[in-house]
Amino acid sequence: MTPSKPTPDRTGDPGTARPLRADARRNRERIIAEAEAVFAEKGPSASTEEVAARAGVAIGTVFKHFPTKQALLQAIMKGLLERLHEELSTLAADARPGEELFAFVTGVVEQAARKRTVVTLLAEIGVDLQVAGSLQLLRDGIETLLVRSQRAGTVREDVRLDEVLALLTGLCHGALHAGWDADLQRRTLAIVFEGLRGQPEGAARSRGSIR
Amino acid sequence: MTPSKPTPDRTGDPGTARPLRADARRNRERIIAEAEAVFAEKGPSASTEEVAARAGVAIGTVFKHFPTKQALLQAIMKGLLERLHEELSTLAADARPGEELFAFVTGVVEQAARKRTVVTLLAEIGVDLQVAGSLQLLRDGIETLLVRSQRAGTVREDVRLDEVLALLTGLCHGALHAGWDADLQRRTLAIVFEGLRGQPEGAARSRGSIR
Amino acid sequence: MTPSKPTPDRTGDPGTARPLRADARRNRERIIAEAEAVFAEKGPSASTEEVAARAGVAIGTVFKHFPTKQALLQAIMKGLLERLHEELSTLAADARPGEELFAFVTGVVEQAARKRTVVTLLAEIGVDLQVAGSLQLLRDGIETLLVRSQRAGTVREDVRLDEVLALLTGLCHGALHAGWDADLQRRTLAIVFEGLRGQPEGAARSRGSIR
Amino acid sequence: MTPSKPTPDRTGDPGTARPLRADARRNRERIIAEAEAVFAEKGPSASTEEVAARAGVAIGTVFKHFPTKQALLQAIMKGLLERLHEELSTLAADARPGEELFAFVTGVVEQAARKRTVVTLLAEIGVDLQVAGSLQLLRDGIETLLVRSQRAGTVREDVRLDEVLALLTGLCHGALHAGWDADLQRRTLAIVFEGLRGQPEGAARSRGSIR
DNA sequence: AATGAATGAGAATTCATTCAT
DNA sequence: AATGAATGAATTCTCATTCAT
Repeated sequence: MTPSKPTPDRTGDPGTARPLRADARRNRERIIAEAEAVFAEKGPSASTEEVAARAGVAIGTVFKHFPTKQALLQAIMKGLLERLHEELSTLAADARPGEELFAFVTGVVEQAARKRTVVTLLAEIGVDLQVAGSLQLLRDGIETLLVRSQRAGTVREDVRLDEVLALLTGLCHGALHAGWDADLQRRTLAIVFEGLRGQPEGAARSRGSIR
Repeated sequence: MTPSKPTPDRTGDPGTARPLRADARRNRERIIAEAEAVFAEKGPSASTEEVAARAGVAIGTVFKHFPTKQALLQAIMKGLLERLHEELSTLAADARPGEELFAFVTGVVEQAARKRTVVTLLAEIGVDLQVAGSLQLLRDGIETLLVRSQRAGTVREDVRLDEVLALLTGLCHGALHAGWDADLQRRTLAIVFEGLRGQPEGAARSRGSIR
Repeated sequence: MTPSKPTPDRTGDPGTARPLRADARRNRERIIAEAEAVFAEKGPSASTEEVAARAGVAIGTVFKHFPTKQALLQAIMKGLLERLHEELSTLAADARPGEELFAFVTGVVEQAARKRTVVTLLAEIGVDLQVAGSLQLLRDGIETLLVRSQRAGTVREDVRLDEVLALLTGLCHGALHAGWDADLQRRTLAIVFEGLRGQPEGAARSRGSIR
Repeated sequence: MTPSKPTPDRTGDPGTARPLRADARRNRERIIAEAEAVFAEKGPSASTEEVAARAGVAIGTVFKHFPTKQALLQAIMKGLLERLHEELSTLAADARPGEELFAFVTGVVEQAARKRTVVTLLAEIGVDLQVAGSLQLLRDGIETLLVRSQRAGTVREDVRLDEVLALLTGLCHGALHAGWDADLQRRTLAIVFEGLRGQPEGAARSRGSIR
């Protein structure tokens, strides 16, 4: 009858509601941080209880902030997406012309080798998930890098965004699950970059060796 | 306690013990087959109970053959490895000279897009797991393909087995989790193969476009 | 421990303590009102949290006024009892002579078909509960109606208060849980009233049909 | 893929599947029996854990037999319905002509005073629930009694099944929740029966008092 | 060997209640 | 007085594993 407060949504997204009290925000962040760590280590089947314990809060607190395990997982993703997107902006400015895409991919794969979640995330690009908004941002960002690199002649013209995302996803999964070390990472990426690069006929070709 | 009962090994590997009765072997195979299907569909967290049901046996029977869920999972892997290895031998004989590695990778990735387990398996290559024996066989087989392709000048000299495995793993994970369709698979592999191929300066280079 | 803090009674009854501040009283009433609605809809297992939300106050406020869910439930009952009692007085004055009891029962059952709480309440009449005081008032009121109806010859002499209460309770439960529609309600009550009425030998008897 | 065994239904109804092993059936019955007792005492919000404890089995066993708490509740109901229906048949044969309906109602209300579940059940008559089948049987049985009593002239012609069920439901709720003692039960039923009986003009009418 | 019933340790989630702000 | 964050016990349900039949 009295609709006063709408049933709380099941996403755990504070959205634009009211700003959380300082202590609540601290806890929320603590929980996300630890959750990220826990799920990174043990995969998404790790128990919410453990997240709570590591964050130093009671189980109820976790569920107050994220009414569902799914919601917690999604919150983590959203955070990740945002961080990736920031990184994207920085790169667009800083990287050597034409090398932006490579720099970005390298960076992401490096992280993936440590964080299980990055991988799970990447797998969702191209798919849906309720995180749609930030997801599109990321796609857009990557596309910018791609186009820029192609303009600089560093990446073949016929490469499309889809393939780049596919490669990124695959490489991250690999880096994570197979635990590539820094060297293997570098060598593997080199091969892929070579494939993306296309052949400037002359110079680059004569290196003869993958560094 | 009962000294006459030999401690069952926890691997579920019948090894060289006594040859299973005919019906027992039939059951064992049926279980593995269905387990493969179930885990492929629902991931490794699918329930053993379901495997039993689909195989048409009682849960006890599954645990008789594989004293642990882990053991069942490992048995599946071993089977996979063996099949991959066979495929390898065939390819070594059948593929166009120099294209063996590509053919193999293509084949495996194709399967991965369907079968969750292939991927999980590949992630373990280079890592340990008790399946070491067959694993080495697979590595060896892939190495053969690699060398052969390099001799034919189709794959760059400086590419090493490790990178090939890394790429294979990554590509499979990607194909599986991101659900690549046939076209995306082809385009993505094309890029990677281009990277592996290196540029024999002339001919191959002039294609200009990824098909 | 802190000797200055008087042990709060667990009834939530402000009693004769200090008169609540105006806004506090407003809140108290708002809470009771919404609680009634919520429990009516979802039964007594509805969450206190929801009551708070609908009343537009924080959960703490609810527990400030009613230190226990039980206390809240009891407060609702007390309110109900009081309202019923008022209705009783009105009826005593307004109804056609001899029909007061029937009018009252009809009214209560009608409400019950909608409000879960009325029922729960009625079930407690004759039983205990800390609401004893108002409860007695209600019994008294109903007794007055009964006696009056008996004097008018509309209700048999040998019917006692206990049976009336029993019937009332039963009918309300029925009306509520089985969701009687208006027609079924009328027909069912007609039978019961017939039973209460007894047969003044002549006149009334000849109707032959329940309306 | 292999449909071998259909996903187990969520009703916990062994149906016509395979006959349970002797020990399993023993447990199943034990569980239902104790569940009936527990829910009778504490209402349907009593914990499944307690049922398990009282039945002397592990919690998993309860859920194996009844995959849902709902399923357990329904199984209890079905049992009750069957018992009621048997009772119905007996009565049809044994009761004094014309008194069958009264005898049945009396019997059911008597039980209700003890068993919470009977009440909950009755509330469902006329409503749905998946127990439809047995439910219809019960309705039919009661209708038979009604008709028979009407033929004997003991129950008014214009009384319909709906009202009988409504009264039965209401009386049971009352008997249960208000804890009527034997005497109150008798007196209350007497009033209702009087209402159902209608007035044989002469004899019965002159009793003047409800016994 | 096979069966399938029983076990019981989790896991996710809810909710009355407390208490610092 | 009010707020609303935190607590943690309790509840339903799942599943790997054991063991009597």
